[in-house]
Amino acid sequence: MGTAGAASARGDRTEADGWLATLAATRFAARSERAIWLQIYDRLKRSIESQELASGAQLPGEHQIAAAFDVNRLTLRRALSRLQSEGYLSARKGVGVFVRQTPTQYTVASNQGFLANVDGDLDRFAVRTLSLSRSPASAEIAGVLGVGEGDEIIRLERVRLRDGHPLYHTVKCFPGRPFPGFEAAYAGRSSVSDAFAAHGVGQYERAQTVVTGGFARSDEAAALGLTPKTPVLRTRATVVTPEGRAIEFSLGCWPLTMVELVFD
Amino acid sequence: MGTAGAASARGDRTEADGWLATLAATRFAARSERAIWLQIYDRLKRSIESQELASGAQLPGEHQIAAAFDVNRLTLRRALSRLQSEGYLSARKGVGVFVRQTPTQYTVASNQGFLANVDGDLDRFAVRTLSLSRSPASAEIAGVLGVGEGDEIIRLERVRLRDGHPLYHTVKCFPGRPFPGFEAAYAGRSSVSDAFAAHGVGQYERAQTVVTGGFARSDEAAALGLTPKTPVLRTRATVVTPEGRAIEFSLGCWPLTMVELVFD
DNA sequence: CAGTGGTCTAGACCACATG
DNA sequence: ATGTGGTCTAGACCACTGG
Repeated sequence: MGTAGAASARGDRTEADGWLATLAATRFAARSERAIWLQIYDRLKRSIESQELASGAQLPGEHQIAAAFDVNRLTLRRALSRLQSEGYLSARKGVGVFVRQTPTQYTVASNQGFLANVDGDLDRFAVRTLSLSRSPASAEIAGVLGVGEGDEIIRLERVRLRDGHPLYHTVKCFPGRPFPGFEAAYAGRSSVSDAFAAHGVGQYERAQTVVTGGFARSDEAAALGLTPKTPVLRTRATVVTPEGRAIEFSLGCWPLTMVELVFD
Repeated sequence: MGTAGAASARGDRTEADGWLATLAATRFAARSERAIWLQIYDRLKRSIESQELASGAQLPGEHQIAAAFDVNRLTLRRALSRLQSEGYLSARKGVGVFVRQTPTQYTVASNQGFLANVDGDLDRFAVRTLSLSRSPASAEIAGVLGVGEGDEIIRLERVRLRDGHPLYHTVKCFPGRPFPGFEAAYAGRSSVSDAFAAHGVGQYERAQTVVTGGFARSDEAAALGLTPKTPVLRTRATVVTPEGRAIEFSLGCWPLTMVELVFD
């Protein structure tokens, strides 16, 4: 049934079950200072941070964990819920609960692209292009990019990965007219810089960056492997040429506790 | 008992009870697409945003609201919980649930102080000094301010208010040596600028600002009138003189959905 | 003291994803 | 068909706050 041995079909699960037995070995004090669900939260969090639970590993089922801790499932779920909102765990309905990447804080710079100062670790970062298409500009986008409403814009949606794990989600919009060969130039290395360079734009910088907080929409959550409605940090930036012409409008979405944004 | 009339002792409550009756008038579909707690969340949120529930108003008790909606209290609490994490509501144990200020987004600038560009609305903003004292510098603070570990620093804790409601919480540290008369100069208008000016420091600017996400500690929550553990946005900044001397290290804490930080 | 929000239990049914 | 996470109920006791 729900015993540790029965789950040995999955590699991760065998390990996780042993882990669970250890973690739940010491019971909770009946009338403790700290709420039970917070004590469970503490133990799980420590397990994740110490890599006892590896990135990507699946946890045993909620019923099983709750039974192991000898608490109600709702009590356990409070602990899981908080770990999700902090970006440690991610739950998929009908599938299971999984450990996200190690939430080491990652510092980005503001002026040039967010990856301008990673100092040789560039090969740890990859990008996955989710969509690239052209469509008419909405009023808001048109205003920011300085084009007419309804003019053609290029919309690029990507996920940036670090060590293979989603780091942040971004939607970029470019004016269509100045970049007729954007798609072809971008395709080679999935590089916006390349697409700019192919059209003679070699210099550019962030004109303004706005940081806000919010909660992940379902599409963002899916792209980042997050539970929907998880708190996130949003960036909104415009990129301009030295002459002051806007060539990019960028919307970023970062798991809340995953990043430090540095502005000099 | 729990009827609307019985609560008429409080001005807010009478109004809120009438509101509750109206809000709960239409029942929920049994097998709806959207979860019941999310439907309750929607209605409450709309009530707050439309000012039907004024800032500072106390909601009826959770038992009463749950009864009015004809749902279990736990279901209602899921709705309240989300509204708390979004900064709309604030709960105090043993007291009640209260409506926070209108969560209009507030834009701040980065370079000079956060209030440099409020454009004549300055009288809407006030500051409450929570503590002002001198103590030895920790290693971290000493490093940032360029003083020796254990050297005396000035620690200033404040809450910035907008229209009388807490907007953000800040802890500022200054080197003690260069500002012997800080307290006296600050006292007049609760102004750091005054304290600087009294010591001949007229020009200064933010050297670096770091933005991170996190969850409100209990002291921050208390200062901001937030529920503890609510997601927040944190700023960490250093202020330097034109000669590059660090004269301030500042830690800010903002309700997540309450602010836009603009960096030019 | 009475009322508040915070926690916890022992069930139950559901939608979903997978084999 | 099975197991998963998501939702919901009807209770209960607690700690805290205020009059």
